[in-house]
Amino acid sequence: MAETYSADELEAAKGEAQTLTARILELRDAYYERDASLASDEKYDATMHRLEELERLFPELQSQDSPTQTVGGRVQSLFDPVEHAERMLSLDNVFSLEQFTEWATKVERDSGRSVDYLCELKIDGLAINLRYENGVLTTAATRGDGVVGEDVTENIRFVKSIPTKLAGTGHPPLVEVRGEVFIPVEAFRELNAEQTAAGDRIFANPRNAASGSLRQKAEGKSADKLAQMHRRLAKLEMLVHGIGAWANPPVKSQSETYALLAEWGLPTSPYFKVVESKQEAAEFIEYYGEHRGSVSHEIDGIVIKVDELELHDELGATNRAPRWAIAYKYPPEQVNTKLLDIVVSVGRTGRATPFAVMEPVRVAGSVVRQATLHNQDVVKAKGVLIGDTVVLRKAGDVIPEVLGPVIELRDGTEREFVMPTNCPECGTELRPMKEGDIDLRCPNARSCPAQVRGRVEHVGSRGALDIEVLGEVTAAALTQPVVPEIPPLVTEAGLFELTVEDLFPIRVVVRDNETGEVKLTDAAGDGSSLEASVPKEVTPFQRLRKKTDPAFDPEATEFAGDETRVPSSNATNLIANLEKAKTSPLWRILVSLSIRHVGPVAARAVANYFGSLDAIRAASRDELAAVDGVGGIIADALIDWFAVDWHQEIIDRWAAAGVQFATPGHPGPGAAAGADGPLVGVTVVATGSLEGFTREGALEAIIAAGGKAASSVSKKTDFVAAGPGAGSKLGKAEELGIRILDADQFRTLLAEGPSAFAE
DNA sequence: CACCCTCGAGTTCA
DNA sequence: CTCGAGGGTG
Repeated sequence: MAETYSADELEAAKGEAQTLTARILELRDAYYERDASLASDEKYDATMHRLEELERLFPELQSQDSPTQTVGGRVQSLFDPVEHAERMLSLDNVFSLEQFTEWATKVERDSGRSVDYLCELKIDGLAINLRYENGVLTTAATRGDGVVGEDVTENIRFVKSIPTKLAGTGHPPLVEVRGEVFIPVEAFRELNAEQTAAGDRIFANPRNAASGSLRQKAEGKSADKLAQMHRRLAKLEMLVHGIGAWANPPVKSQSETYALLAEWGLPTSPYFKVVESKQEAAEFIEYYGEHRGSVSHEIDGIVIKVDELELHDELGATNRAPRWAIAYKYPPEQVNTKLLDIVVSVGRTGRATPFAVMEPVRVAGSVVRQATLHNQDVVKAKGVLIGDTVVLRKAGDVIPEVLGPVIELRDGTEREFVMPTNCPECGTELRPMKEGDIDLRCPNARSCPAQVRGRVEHVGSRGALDIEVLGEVTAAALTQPVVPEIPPLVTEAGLFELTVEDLFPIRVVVRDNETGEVKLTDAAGDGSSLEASVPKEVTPFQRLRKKTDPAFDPEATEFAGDETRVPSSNATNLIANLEKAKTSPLWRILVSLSIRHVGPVAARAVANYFGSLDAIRAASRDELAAVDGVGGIIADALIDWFAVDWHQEIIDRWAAAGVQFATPGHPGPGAAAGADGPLVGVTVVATGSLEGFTREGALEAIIAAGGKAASSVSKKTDFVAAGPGAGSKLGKAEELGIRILDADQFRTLLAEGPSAFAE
């Protein structure tokens, strides 16, 4: 997939987006303000859709004043209009250091001398204009369209950092101070917690929260609601970054302006820096690109201004933005996209999980089309409707997460998600496992295709028997009838009875990339329709071979000219790997049985203690619960599992096929001989890629040395072995002051024990 | 009753 | 890798 794009493509897209934006605004203006239609509705819609598409492909191009983010003509408002004394311009954007350098080079050429730049953080908030007359705050207004904004004076008085009277003396009769109102990240979290508690909708991001809070109306509110509104306003903060409407200010540079604003008691940002070259400005941009998280408010970029005010006049402005300043925008961590549908999938445990299907969109470096919504309560809590424009981000830069809807962009066609009452795959009525459970499950564990498929896939997974070839697609292929004469596996019971001949009729496995749905097709059937729907051919169990080749059975195959089909390496490998898996350690066999609550850790404990499946089955609840790491619940889960007849069938058929259900040489039930080795009593967490170890290998090595291999870092962790690519666990370890080892030190630890690192 | 841990699921990348 | 849910332990 060509998911990356060059600076040139971005540049071209930016140009097109600007043209489209101008056109849309022109059409809107004509339509809403002058009651004249310059183009058909279809033309307008097409223009709009093209812009939306561009913004999806190039999230960098999105901005809050894009026509895709506003409705109708002027922003509809409950607030009185206020005309700014001096027009509030917006800033032009650049999206790469290259573009920034280009801009700076031009500025320096036009200035004809060296230029100092003032660099500051671009706050993701709401632009506000404060008008002070003789030092007294008279109005506060949003930017609006730059000429006329909304009067939010009453609400702004609750923002503590904004003085109603300027400090000092000698204030001009009229001055406008420009700045950004925002909500700090921490306060944003609190606010959303309160909104949830009060049953109100949560805000998708800090900017929406700031905007929403500032635009509340006091009228008609109960005392309770009024107090809540004031609390919300009190969370807002403001930082000022400029002056408008002041004929002859007594300062010569932007940085001196900031000093003056600070003297007047106005809040200025602590983060700005004056630099002497565009190279240093670029360094500032790079620095905060990496340290975005360390700032108390959200930043979506950097603003670079020419420091000297005289140059501002010389350089002037276009009709929408000054030439002496530019905004460098970081690639967004959040983007908007359309929620096309909410679909429910059923996992191997029968749990029904709704997930969002979205218009594919690029976010934090990859294209996302799906994101889990966990369960129906989460769907409700997020307040998303099918058809909504939603805010999407990557949690921890990896996992796609839907934050919430952009309510302003609703057009009334959205519909609520209704959790299905029946399993989407087998139709059985869904129900909670026990009273009070939020999760709904499909009770048809035995024959629900989704669950059978999931369990078969699980058998092959790394944590279980680690069978190569047996992945998601193969599991689907094996559990669905492709050719009517050959029944599918039905359950995992028949897995180890498979032969190459059984696999053979399964010709092609395709996955529909649009829906993610796995479909199976007989290649000899209708190959053309496959190509038409652009499916991907994966895991074919056969390949073409010349008729002259001795390695085929003419009875079992079909001919196509002088070629015939023979089993592929996938087919033979799968059978060979299944064969190998039959002698896996007992704990892996246990994991592969999909017993509730029995994962690798619990399985190891039980397998070590009892040594055979027979011994486990014969054990009483108390005996099971006596095993370290096993309690009543897991003991019950084991006993319940053995009591099901078709589970018994799995064991019988696997055993008949040669699966080993006992650890050779195990003395029988009893506390395992106290583990031996240099790491007894030591807990180690391995993270990142440790040279010379696989992920599994590192865990095995820890256990083999008698240590405990934990999966997350906590106070109890003694060592963290971290290689390149270690993520949050490394940070956690540093925070807790836990000794961190590299691959070589890890080897030493395994060989010599913790004393090698005694402090 | 905290707190820590494991389980299970979804997701995307090379 | 991360989250929520829920089990186990001190």
